[in-house]
Amino acid sequence: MDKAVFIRESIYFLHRYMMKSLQKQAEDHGVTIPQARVIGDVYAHKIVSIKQLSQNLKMTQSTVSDIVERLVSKGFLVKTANANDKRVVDISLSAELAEDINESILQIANESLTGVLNLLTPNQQEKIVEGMQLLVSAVKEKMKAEGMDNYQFFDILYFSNDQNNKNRI
Amino acid sequence: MDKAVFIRESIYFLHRYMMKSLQKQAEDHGVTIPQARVIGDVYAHKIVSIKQLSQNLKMTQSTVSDIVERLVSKGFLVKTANANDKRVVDISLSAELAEDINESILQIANESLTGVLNLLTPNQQEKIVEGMQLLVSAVKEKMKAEGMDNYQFFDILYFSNDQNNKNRI
DNA sequence: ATAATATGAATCGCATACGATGTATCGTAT
DNA sequence: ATACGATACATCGTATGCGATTCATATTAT
Repeated sequence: MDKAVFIRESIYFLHRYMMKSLQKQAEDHGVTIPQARVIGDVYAHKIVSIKQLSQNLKMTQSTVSDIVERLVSKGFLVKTANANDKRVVDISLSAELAEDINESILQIANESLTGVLNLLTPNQQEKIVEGMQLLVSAVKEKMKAEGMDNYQFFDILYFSNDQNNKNRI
Repeated sequence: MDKAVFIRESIYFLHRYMMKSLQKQAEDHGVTIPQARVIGDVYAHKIVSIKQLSQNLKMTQSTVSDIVERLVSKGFLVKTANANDKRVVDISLSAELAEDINESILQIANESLTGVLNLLTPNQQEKIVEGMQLLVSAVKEKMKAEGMDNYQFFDILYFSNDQNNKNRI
């Protein structure tokens, strides 16, 4: 079978598995995966802007805006106008959520894949990581060659320069 | 960095790259990637039902139904009632599309990733494939363990038993 | 033969996801 | 001081993607 086909289908498959499996866990908390990711990032930074969230989570500003809006209406997040720059909206956890912020809600995103990796030997895990690194590097190279404008897009996987980012989902 | 985190983010990244990059190519033909996938499968089978498409492309029946509907309204596909079973809808290429069905529209999905792989040595490509196989196998095992009901879901990457499936996008 | 059940598809509601556009605000150049 | 461009965000339109429900048609059981 063609390698490209296999790889493409694999990525499709893995992505779908992640979304599906993680969602099943997340819905116990009444949130979706993207919502959990946003909450995790807000939790890690205490206060963030839409712009920052967009960069941290590698989603467009409009998508983040939508998700935040739903989380606000659910009472999980709070929006306040930024004093220094009225264009900016400060996003933080709501009082209730901040109180009993559940560690589980923050780790939803990793549990499932960790379980998968536990089925494999460290050696096999290493192979997967290596292959993944090769592919990601090649894709980045291709993107650069094609002049894919979104430079922020490149930052993914590097967790940027932000040290507070460790708790990010 | 945690392996699980790296892998999860990588899959996210790769999936996004595929969708974004492929879409750029596809929109020259006035279709999206999922639409191209549907057209490819219809092209390969000449006549298919929603159910079959759903199984071949690993999307839910409702999603396929929506996409087919858009392609019909664009004049790319045609729906006809099945004679043997009135519940079934036969889907085929429209006359115009069938005439000048562009090979390019069928290969949209692979071009991009092929370009990426060309940046790598055969040896590196093999590593990626191996790692991917390991991960996919592990995920399938996990799914089985968790009793993820969708058995059809498992078939992905196997291209089923259908020999006509070779041209599938 | 009729009732109960199963199946194929359409539809609805919701949640991403993105580009394009509009609006308010900020900085800066003139 | 004003005008212009840049920035941050919201909003709209469109396209997935999925589960739940509905509807018509088949199939099966009684």
